[in-house]
Amino acid sequence: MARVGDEGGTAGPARSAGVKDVAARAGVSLGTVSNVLNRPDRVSARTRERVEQAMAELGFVRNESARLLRAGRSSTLAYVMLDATNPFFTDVAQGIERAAEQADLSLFLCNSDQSAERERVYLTRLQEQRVQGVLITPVDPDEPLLDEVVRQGTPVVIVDRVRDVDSHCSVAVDDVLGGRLAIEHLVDLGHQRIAFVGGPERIGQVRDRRRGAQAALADAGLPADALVEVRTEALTVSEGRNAGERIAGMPSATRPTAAFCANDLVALGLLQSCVGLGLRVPDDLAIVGFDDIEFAAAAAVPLTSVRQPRGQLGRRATELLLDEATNPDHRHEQVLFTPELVARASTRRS
Amino acid sequence: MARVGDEGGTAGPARSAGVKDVAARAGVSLGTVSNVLNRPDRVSARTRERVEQAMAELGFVRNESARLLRAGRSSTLAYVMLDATNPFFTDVAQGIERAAEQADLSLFLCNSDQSAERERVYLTRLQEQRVQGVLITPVDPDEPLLDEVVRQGTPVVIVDRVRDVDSHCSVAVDDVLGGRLAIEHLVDLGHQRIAFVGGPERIGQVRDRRRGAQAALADAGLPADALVEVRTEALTVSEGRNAGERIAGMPSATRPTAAFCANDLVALGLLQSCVGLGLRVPDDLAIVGFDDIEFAAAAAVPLTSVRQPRGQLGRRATELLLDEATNPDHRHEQVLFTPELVARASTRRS
DNA sequence: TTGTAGGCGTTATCAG
DNA sequence: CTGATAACGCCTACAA
Repeated sequence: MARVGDEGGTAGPARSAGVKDVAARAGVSLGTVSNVLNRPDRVSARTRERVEQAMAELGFVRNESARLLRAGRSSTLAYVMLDATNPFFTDVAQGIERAAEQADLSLFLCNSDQSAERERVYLTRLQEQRVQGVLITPVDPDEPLLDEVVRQGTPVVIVDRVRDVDSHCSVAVDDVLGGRLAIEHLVDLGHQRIAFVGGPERIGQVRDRRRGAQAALADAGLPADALVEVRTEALTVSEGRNAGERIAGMPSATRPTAAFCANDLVALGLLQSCVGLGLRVPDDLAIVGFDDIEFAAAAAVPLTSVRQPRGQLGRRATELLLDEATNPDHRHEQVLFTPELVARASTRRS
Repeated sequence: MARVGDEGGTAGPARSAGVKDVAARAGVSLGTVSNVLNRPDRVSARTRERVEQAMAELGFVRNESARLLRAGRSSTLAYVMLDATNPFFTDVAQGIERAAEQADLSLFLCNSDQSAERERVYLTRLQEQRVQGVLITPVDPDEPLLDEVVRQGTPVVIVDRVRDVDSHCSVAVDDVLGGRLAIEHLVDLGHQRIAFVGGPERIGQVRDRRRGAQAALADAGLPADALVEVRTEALTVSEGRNAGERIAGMPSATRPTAAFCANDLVALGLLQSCVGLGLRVPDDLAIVGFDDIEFAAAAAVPLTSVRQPRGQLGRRATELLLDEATNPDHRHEQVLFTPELVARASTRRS
């Protein structure tokens, strides 16, 4: 079968030129081309130029598959995100990207969009592509495929979740402490009846943040029923709105004077619907969110929130991943960052 | 050199088993394993099970590089995003993802983060990986590498930008019309002095949206200086805040009564700082954004915005890409969607 | 169904 | 620097 490399300089839509086409065109040996590509120093400047010119003329594009087939492992990382439309995760992704770039690795983002099935598909593909490593915020940290993947030799770091077992590195934030901070802040402001807005129960964060909230209430000497449960089906803006309607609908005598939301999306939805229904924030209802996404600060009533070091999370996770990928006596590590309360107008004392 | 496949069922951390290991373990021929993988119907149910079990036991993971080396083209798409932290683009990405999934293709997201350099790196890598095709919202639609990539045989569709030349398919929204809609709405409400908030100039959208705004003003019989330029350095929330401070600082006699922002991020920042500085929205300043991201509707003063069909953009772009990748007599197409004004409280007549 | 052979494009090695 | 050659792991085809 005919190959490429004929038709003069008038760059025809050639069907992919290979190293040997380049060699032929430059009038050098195949090995030399390879050297230009991989050890440019071993080749005289003049021949190198000739080769490079030939590459340009032919529109040579390295075939990564072939390269990889020999090399064994690619130089890309992947982050399998739980929800690409949640700014929290895109900020984490940005932290990862920066760290990856420094290590001269490319990052591919994959969006599982909360689907365990899609998550599995991505994990499998990434494995098949022999990526250097995978960062993931899993739908379920106990997903067995995660262990499978490491067993087959692809490092995996879990981001923003923790696992009891230490088969992976993980990087997360102390959610229990975060819950504490939120409630302590509200109690300091004099609130004695506080809604906890979040769900579903299966999300570990929701449980932990509530746990911290309960502990803080107890420490403050308030009864357990000072925390009013307002359940959501998901941690989304629209569920937040929904919860807001329920809260606004309560008789003002029993209505909580403050709400602690399991994340900022919920808090923003809540804020919107409460304001829309005539509640004043923070006077009638103080609101605390969680994550401190950029839109929390940018709300028309800027939102008090528990800040997670989003970029840091990504950066540290990447460091752990790279260590696992390159350091033969790597030890798994569970990093826990400390959250921080950022007070804004949504809880301002009036 | 010794290979794998010994040590009993107790899944040791084997160093990657290949098809022939599987064949040996299952006691079948290599060809049969390959058939199980690629044409399961050609193999009896019983042998197939045996093979599948062997795969499971050995933790066999297909080597995509080898597969690809033969196949020529992978079954993944990539979307090179301009800014992964802008919800507009993540919504577009979601549309792409859905369409890709239907076609049984995986999608990798790459974030150029407005850097032409990073964009180039990604494009090159994707080409090297022989992806089926690339969707991209480019930093600069005239980037020559884009043409290079198509010439080498990788289909490219441009998303949310247009190019004069028709060397690619593209999908975008009529920004000039969008600008018109925004201004017509404000003029209908009686505004006669309107700020246009956006920049930098090099962004095509900014120019087009302003152009539409100017045209609408002219049609309404208002003088050109009814549109007050408020420049930003970027289309971000913080630049929006900045612009807000400048507007709020104007003497109320000459201050515009309304602002049309080049996107929602700017609008949200503007909204926040104006409210913070004591301006009432919409009474003292009406605000219109562009994109209609979810957070626009969720603002405490819900934002009027020019909606782009974000998911549709992604979906249509993917369809074009697939056509280009598979249909031999594909014709490039420039799709232009029609935007739509969504009126909310930030322009409500008081 | 079985074996086996050849090739995908790149890299590495080794003697000249 | 050349030229030749052997991997890398998988897929297809072909003859049994």
